[in-house]
Amino acid sequence: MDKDKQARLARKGWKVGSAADFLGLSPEESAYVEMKLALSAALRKRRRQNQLTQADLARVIASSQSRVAKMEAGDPTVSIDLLVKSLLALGVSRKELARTIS
Amino acid sequence: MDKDKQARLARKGWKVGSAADFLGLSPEESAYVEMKLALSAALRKRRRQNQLTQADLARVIASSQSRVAKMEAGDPTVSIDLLVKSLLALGVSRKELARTIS
DNA sequence: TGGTGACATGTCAAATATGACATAATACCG
DNA sequence: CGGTATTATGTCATATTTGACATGTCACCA
Repeated sequence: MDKDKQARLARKGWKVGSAADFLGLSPEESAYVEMKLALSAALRKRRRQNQLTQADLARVIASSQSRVAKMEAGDPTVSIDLLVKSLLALGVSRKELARTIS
Repeated sequence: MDKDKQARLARKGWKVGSAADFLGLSPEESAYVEMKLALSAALRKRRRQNQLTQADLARVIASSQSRVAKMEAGDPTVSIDLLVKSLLALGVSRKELARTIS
């Protein structure tokens, strides 16, 4: 599978429409990708609101600056679990999380 | 860390209150656990509504009956990613997912 | 120009999640 | 009671995710 490459290209590429509904993604695949992108965006927004650098956040969640960068970039190798844990660590509530997702 | 064991015990144990706020869980840890449990419950509910056995669902998502059972049991080794993918495969929308989480 | 801080990107060993399998339980029905 | 269907639980080899590290890019400023 070169879905990762696809995703990476797509992020770099012109971003034709708005979201990730490029080559042959089933509805649920694309819903999944969109959710992850929404979480990524929320993470960046929240981190900035909290006046933290990526390195700062990395310390808080016991991770690394590079992984935080990848989270915010929507890198295919980051799990929803990690995104959710990070958002919760930033003080986001379940309700806010839910709003982010939908 | 024996958090897994803790979680497993807790699921078996008397379930004192209602959710997973037993031994020394930080607010965000417990929010995370509660989210996973909510997704687990939603999965079981949806699967039954769709008249599928665990083996049926396993086929749909290209997994195994045992993993489906673990998903529904809130097993610590199952990721939110897998739960979300499974729910989406069952036809749950992002909005419904969001409602489940909050 | 160089220096510094913040972020991006690639790689890799270690950690964790996964599907598959075996094997219990449990329930229902003849 | 046996037989069948469904779900539960444990184990394990493989696959994916992870933190860490190196290194690059970019902006700002002295």
